[in-house]
Amino acid sequence: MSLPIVQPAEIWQKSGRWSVYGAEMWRIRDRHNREFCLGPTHEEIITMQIKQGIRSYKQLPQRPYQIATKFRDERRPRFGLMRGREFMMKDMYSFDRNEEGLETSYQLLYQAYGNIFSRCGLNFRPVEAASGAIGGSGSHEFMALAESGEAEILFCNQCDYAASVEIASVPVRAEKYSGPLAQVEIVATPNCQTVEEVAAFLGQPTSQVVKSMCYHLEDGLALVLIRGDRQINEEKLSAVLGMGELNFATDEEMRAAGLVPGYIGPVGVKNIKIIADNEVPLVANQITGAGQEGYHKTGVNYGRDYQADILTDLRIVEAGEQCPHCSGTLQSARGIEVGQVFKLHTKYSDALGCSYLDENGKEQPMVMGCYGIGVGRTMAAVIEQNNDEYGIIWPVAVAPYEAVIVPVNDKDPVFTEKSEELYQAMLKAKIEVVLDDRKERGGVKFNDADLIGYPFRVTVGNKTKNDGLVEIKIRATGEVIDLPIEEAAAFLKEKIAAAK
RNA sequence: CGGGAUGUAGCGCAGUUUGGUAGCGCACCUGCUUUGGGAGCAGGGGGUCGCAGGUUCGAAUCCUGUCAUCCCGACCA
Repeated sequence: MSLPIVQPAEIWQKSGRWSVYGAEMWRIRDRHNREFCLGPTHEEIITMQIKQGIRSYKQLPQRPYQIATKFRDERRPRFGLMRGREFMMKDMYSFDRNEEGLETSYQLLYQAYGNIFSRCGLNFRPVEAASGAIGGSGSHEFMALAESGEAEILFCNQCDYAASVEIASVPVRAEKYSGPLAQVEIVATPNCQTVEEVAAFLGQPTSQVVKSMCYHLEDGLALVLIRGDRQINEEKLSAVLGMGELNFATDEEMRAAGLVPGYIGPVGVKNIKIIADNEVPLVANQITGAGQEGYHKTGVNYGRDYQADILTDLRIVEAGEQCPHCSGTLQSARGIEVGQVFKLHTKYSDALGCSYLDENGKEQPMVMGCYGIGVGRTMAAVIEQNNDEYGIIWPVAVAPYEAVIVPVNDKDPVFTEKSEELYQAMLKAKIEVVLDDRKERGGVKFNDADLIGYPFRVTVGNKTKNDGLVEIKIRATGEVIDLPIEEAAAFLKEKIAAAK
């Protein structure tokens, strides 16, 4: 299919994403001042499309796909093809009758994606992932392992647990404190604003401090609490808050709400939603901001002195922690996210009224999934993992051309003629081949062939003229094979098929 | 959004500290030679220094503003 890039605001408002998607969505207006966006993804549009065309359970499942340009006003585009504001994506959507159908589609696509990335020659790993702005529940990302990757993944050294750091979660393991509870005291902490400074000043570990961070909500502020030695996982927090994009409250906003920046604490705050990480109640005799310039409170205890409105998992899990599934230890690696699969369930079909009639003539919402591959980014990842000092080493399956013919020069007409003959023979054999007939010296062409990374190079030169031989060089291994020119096409055809 | 850097010939850069109207490599043009791993020699063309304003006898160079690009960070109150 080819779905529209320019999409009306209306369907995004219906799905609720017009507000959730935030600044990343490229919004435009037409001459009548009506709102549109440049599609960052296509769930809404495809759902409307299917809604109009599919009525019966007999027509399900449907799994349409397209390869198209997406637009996202990225907060920081970088590294060329890795993260651009405009990029090519292969996106597929599945529409099934029920959850079992979705499960089947999801497994099929999960398998297919693994096959695709394997054929691309990638060293990758599927990991449990957050579904972010796409929504739904249940998602996996396919991570090409690379130091330059922007994403961090955690995986167990014993079992097969692997997850994006955005979603990785481990059970709360801290012991419940059963000693005496201290009384709240207000202590002067001059010039101590950061957790490290306060902890050092009071001679306590940072895990005794409870950090309070103030975020901006659509209406008002939220105070987010976490143990001093932990870090907030904004992906988890934004899911809890239902906000696509998180922003800290400004100093002015905090002051207006009666908070003192740098010395915020949860005790005694009013009209502000308090959201605490699961570990917070387990810290006995906490150190928190005192709500006044230059002071902190000690001996603060959860439950007695304050209470959170929401208690949930908010923290980033770090390498070295225990695996949530076994007794193994989590290790971390960096990866390039080349693909992701999501179970959307009925999020969009409910919102947009995409339903079908079942065997009993009863209306049912379609159960959806969606599946994306970053095409340009995948190519970038392939190159990242397949190169040497001379250039790219394309895996055959994704090489722009499978082979190049290099006539060593164009002075002797024999080279040109033989090259053209071979070129025709290879085309006939359905080999994707380039004839490098530029007026360049052999050395230039050889170096360019290495740089561009054709898997196979065929040289037509003196050996061809004198003995009827061509030289085939395999880019990946450097192996060189001489054989009669008549046999070259068949030989390569076989090699290419084997490599695919 | 915060921080840092850069904008000079088609491309990559030097020159800016100590103002005196621009230089190198590659590419390009001409000729001769060379031709299986980025050719050699000789000759030649091309820029007003991101943009705007200011200081000065004189600005790529100093000052102010502005635009663009790239890099780093994005939290912990």
